Amino acid sequence: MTTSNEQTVAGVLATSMRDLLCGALRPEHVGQQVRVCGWVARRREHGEHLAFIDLRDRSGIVQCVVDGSVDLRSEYVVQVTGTVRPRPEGTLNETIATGAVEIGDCKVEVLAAAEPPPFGLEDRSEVDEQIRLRYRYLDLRRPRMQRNLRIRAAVNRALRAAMDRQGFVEVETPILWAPTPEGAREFAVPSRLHHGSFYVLPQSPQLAKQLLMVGGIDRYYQIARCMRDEDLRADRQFEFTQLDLEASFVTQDDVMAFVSEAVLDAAEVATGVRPGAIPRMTWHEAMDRFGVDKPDLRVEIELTDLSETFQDSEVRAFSAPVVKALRIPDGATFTRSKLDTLTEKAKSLGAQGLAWFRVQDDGSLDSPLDRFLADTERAAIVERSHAQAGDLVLIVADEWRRAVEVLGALRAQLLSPPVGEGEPRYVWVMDFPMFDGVDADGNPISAHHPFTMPHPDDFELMKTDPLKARSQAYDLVLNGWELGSGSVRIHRPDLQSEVFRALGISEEDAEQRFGFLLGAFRHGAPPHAGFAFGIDRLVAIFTGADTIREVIAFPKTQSGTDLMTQAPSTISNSALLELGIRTIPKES
RNA sequence: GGACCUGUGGUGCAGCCUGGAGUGCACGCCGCCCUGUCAAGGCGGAGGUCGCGGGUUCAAAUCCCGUCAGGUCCGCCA
Repeated sequence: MTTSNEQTVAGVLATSMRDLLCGALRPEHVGQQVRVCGWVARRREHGEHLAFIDLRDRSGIVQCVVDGSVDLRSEYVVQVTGTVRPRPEGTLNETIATGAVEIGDCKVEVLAAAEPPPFGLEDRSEVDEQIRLRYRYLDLRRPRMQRNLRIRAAVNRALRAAMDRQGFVEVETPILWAPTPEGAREFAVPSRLHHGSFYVLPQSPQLAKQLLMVGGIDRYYQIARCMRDEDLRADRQFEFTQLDLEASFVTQDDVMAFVSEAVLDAAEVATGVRPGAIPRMTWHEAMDRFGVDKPDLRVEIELTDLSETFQDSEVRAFSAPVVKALRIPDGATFTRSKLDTLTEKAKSLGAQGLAWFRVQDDGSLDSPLDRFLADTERAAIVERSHAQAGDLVLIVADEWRRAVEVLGALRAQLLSPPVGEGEPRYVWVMDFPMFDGVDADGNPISAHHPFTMPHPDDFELMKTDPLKARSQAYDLVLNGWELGSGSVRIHRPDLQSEVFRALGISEEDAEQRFGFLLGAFRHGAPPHAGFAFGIDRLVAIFTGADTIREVIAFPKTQSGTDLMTQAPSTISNSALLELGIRTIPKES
C-alpha cells in the first residue's frame, strides 16, 4: 500500500505530547528517550516487578516494559515515557512491525481511564455488525477500520490529483437544491423562512454541473455527497460519495479517458498495482454474453445460445424466439429442492420456467425433459455449453431480453465470488438503449436520464422507433458492481424538446421542472459530457470489503437508522412550529 | 411492499430439528499468585428477561402465531 505511511509523515505526527508514533519504532531509535501516546491494547503482568503493555495508536502497536506493577485496564489512554532498546535475544516478535524493539524503563501517565470495551478491538475478534455500529467509535479504533479509512483518503487524494492534472476545476455545488421530481426519491428540507416550501438534498449534482458547463467552467469535478431516499443495500446507503465530473467540447471517448486515468491512479495507490487499460463492450454484447449490464468478468462462464438447435424442436418448453443456456460447474450435485428454488427464482424474474440438465458420469442427461429430447439436441446442450460430467446446465427459452436476464441473474447468484476477491476486472459498457420499456401511460422511460444524447447513428430511429434507439451513455463496471455512469448530454434545445416529447413530458412540464436548465441552454450551451462514479464502492472493492459500510465512518443500517445516534428521531414541537410542519401519526 | 437468514451472560458460538432443572465451550471481566511475556501463564470467582408478546403442553431457549431489531436479496435506486 502506498498510502501516506507513518514513515513519511512521522515528523509531522510528533506533537507537544509525543515524539513519534507507536508503530514507527525501529532499531534505529535504540538509545533514544521517547514519549508515545495511545490506548492500552493488552497488558501482561508478571507480579510486582515486571509488566508489559502493548500500546496502540493509529500506526500500530509497540511493547512498553514497566519494571514494577501498573494499575491499567484495557483501552486506558496513556502517555508513556521511556527508552527505546533492542529486545533481549529470543524475545523478538516477528508478527508486529515494531517487534525488534521495545520501550524500557517506562513511566506511564494515565490521560483517561476507560470502561472495559464491549468487544475486543483486535481484528481477529469477530463482532456482530449491530454491536460494532452501536459503538462505532470503538470499532474505528480497530486496525481494519483504520486501514479502510486511510485507503479511502488515499483514493480521494489520488482522484483529486488526477483530475487536477487533467485540468479539472473543483467546484462545490449546493446541498440545498430545488426539487426536480424525476428519478430517485429526494430528501426534503423544510424552509423556516418560507413555510410550506422545501429544499431537497441533491441525488446528484447533475443539473448543477451542466449549468457549470454553460458557465464556461469547461472542466468541472467534485467529490460530491449524493443523497437518495431509496432502500438500502450492501452497496447502497442513503448518502454516498461520487467523483462527479463534466467537461465541455468533448466526446464520450474523452470522458472515458479522463475517468480511466483517475480510476487507474486510485487503484494503483490503493492496491499497489496499476490495472491495464479498461476494455469496452456494448450493452447488447454484455446482455447477450452475461445477461446483465454490469457483467462480472471474473467469472469465465458465459451464456450460450441454443436457439438454432431448438428452432424446429418438438420440445414445447423450448418453442420461443430465443433459447439460452448457462453451465454451472459441478452443479449436478444440486438437490431437487435447490433446483426447485432456482426455478422459483427464475419464475419470479419473469421466466415461464427453468429447464435443468444434470450431466451424468456417462455423459447422459438427468432431467425431467430428457425423454422429450432428440439425440442431436442432447448433444448440443452438452457440447455448446462445454458441459462436463458433474455439471449442471440451465436453460431458459423466452424473448431475448428475458431469457438472458434470467440466466444472468442466476449466473451472478451461483457463480460470482465475493466482490473483493481475485483480480479486479474493469469494463466499460457502452451504447445503452435510450429508453428502458414504457410506463403505465405508454411513455418510454429514460434508461439514463432525459438529458442523454442519442447515439449519432440513431437520430432517425428516435423519430421512427425510439425504443430501439441507442444513447451515448456508458457505465463503468468492476467485478459485477456498477461503479458509475455517464453520458453525452443534449446541449441543443430543439433536440431536448424532441426527447421530452418522446418521453411524454409536455413543454409546460419540462419548463416547470427544468426551466432553469432549459433557459440556460438558450444562452449558448457548449457540447458537453460527464460521468460520476461511487467512491464508496470503489474503495470497498479495493479493501476487500463486501459492503460499503466497511469504508464509511458512520453508516446507517438497512432500515436507515443510525444505531449510535438513534437517528432518525423526533424533534421538539417548537422546532416543528418554527418550520411550519405538522406531523401525521403513523396509521396502525 | 415482499422472500429468506439471524437474535442464548460483556463478546463469539454450541444447544433448537427429536420439548424434560439455563446446561456447555472459547474470549473478556473481577480477585489472588507469578521477573521476559507478546492472543502470557496458574488458581478462584462473578455474570442470563434464551430479543419481546401470545399460544400449544404436565413441562418451551427448543414447537406454533405475532412482533421488534440486524443482515442478504427482489421491488425501488431517471
